[in-house]
Amino acid sequence: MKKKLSIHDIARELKVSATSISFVLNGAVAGKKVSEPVRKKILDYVESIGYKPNLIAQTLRTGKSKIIAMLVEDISDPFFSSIGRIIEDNLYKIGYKIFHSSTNNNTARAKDLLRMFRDRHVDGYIIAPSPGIESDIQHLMNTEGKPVVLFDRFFPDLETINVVIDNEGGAYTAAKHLVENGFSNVAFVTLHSDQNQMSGRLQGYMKAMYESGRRQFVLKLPYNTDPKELTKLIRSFIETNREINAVLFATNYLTVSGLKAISELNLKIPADIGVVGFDDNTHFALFSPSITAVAQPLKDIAMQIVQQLAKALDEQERKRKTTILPAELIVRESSVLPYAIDKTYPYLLKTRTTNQNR
Amino acid sequence: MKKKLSIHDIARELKVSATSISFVLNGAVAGKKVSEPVRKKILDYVESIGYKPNLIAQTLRTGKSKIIAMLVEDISDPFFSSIGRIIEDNLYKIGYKIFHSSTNNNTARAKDLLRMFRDRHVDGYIIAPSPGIESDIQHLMNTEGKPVVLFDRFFPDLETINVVIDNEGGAYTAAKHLVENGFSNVAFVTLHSDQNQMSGRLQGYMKAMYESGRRQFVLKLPYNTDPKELTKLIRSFIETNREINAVLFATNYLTVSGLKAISELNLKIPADIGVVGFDDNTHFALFSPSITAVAQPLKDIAMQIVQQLAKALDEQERKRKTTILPAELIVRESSVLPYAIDKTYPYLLKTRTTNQNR
DNA sequence: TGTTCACGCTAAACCGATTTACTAAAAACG
DNA sequence: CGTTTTTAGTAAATCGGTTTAGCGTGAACA
Repeated sequence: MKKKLSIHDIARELKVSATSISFVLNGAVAGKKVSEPVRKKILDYVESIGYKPNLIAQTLRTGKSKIIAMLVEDISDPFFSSIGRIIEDNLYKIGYKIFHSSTNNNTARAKDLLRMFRDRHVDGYIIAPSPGIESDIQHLMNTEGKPVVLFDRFFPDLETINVVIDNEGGAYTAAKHLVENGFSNVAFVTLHSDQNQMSGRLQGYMKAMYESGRRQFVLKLPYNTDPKELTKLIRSFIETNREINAVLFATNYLTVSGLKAISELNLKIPADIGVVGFDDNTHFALFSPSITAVAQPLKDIAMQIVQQLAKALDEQERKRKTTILPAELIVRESSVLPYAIDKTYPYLLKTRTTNQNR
Repeated sequence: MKKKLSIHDIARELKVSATSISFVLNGAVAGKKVSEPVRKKILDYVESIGYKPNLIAQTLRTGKSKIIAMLVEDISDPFFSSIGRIIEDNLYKIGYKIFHSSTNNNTARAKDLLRMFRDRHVDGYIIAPSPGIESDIQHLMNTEGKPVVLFDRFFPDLETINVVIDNEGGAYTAAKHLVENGFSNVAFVTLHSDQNQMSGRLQGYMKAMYESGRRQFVLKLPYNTDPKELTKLIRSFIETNREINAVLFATNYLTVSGLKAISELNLKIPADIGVVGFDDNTHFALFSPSITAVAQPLKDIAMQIVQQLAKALDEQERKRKTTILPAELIVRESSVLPYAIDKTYPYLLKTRTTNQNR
């Protein structure tokens, strides 16, 4: 367990000062030059023993860590982990490492992690903020002056850089699509949440229903509920409201729980009930029937985050900026009635109550 | 952007020495006591201004960071991210933060990350090692003396703590199950890899085939191949070997690509072809038909990792130890022929070549 | 009463880099 | 040739903690 050598060890060995070594390694500060022979001697030696400066000491002195913190709700959610991976790859290319952690929707934990990140002197933050940490983020920016990029949702009152998708438009298109494909009573299953991505999706749904003159069926489920419970709640919602013949789910995992509920009810998709999910999933295409979804442009989101952050790290002053990316509806089998394809026979369309057998 | 205050600022303010503060905050070192009044004064003040020591300085001086590094292939793989999350939750409880990153099967990147972790003075490592980093891990232990827990796979030559599942047993059970359910020609689709979890699975399959006196069909796919390409390769493998009437996939994502291939070939599961996946997936139960899988006990794996690591962090000397957890076969529709349930009519079983229409 | 010891506390060294401030020597200038 | 400027290099301060070594003072002991 031999000890790593420090810049001073090298200085002693080479009979030069630590200062010179530091200058050489950091590409000589303007005006402070090192002669070519000394420079070469140092470089060669450093190379030969594979010396790398101690990052902790470097961070302590400079206050910069070349680390970006990423904070999401749940790293095992494919939406977050996919974006996380793309971001990681790209920040890596410009010399930043990324440090990610998940809050599990626990405000205390989020605060704690944020504090830890700050203590570790991370250079910037990428956050899908959970409710309740608005003030911490505010504090982060004021006290530390570090750039913060929020994604998936944001706090309108904060001067952060935000990257989100057009939630309202996405939900609107999806709901409209269901109506146009002959589903007369489209329900919206969402979370009881006032985060703005959720309210946007709800808005989109309501707008579509309003424009089409259809009744609204909205189920708001509690946060932090386990999948089994969600399935039960969705199931009883569908049972209670027999008129419903299509459902738009507001998130990834609601769709999954919803599909389970539908399968328990022995309803056939799309014949008995149409389905569209918000957030696509690698597996939706493989389900039978395949599931129509509002796909978020993961790659674009990630790239925007990286780009905006990189820019903010360079510039001194940060200005608020919100980038809204389009969502895309990927139509698959679950939202298209086979006999509805011929739009000339709309009278063939029926509500589930009339044709299901249960 | 007011500056955070340091221990020296407090010392000046309170007219005590920084040493005393440090002693109080770190629970007075044996013999070096601080009188009760002073102690209280310090504690009260620290509390009132919410002072927290600078972790960077602390790490620089002590060499301990209270951070555990976690390195996996791909953080967006549900297997890794689920385990990661459980580990994160539990290490958090005992005062450690976790810092995870993915290697993307890139050896150079793995080495780089390992070096960065070391430079950041992490206290321990949790690694699903990719091939080629054996020497780096070796070096890590020798030079740093930090505890290392490998999981999912390990290097038999290294003195690490290992947590793995019974890959051979899992694959054996799965293959046997297919044979017993009337699938006469079971293929094994795996990766061209000599990592030991993979060779274990292959062993299990071969053993089952050997014991049942069946022919072996093995497809070894290259590493780091994109899903579309994988689908193509699996498809042509199934097309070429028409006798195959069941497939055991060696990993999560191979199963997904395989299902796509099977769907493209218009083969019905399980009538034309039986399917079992290694690694379960939240969505497999929702596919239609639902997919039989060898489930790894995610929670147990994570808990074992946490426990063993916690123990190693306490003790000074680490001893090698390999924990093998059982895998469980979760039988669903994809591996059970409807008409094969009545085992008394085994002659009804047929190979795909005789009944498919393509 | 003089010596020892324990207690309570602190000055200073240290971790390993960066950066400021300064010096000696060489070069440029008048 | 004397003075100023530039150049090459280094000593020392700094970041913010922890830890070692040591210093008075009062209590215990002989």
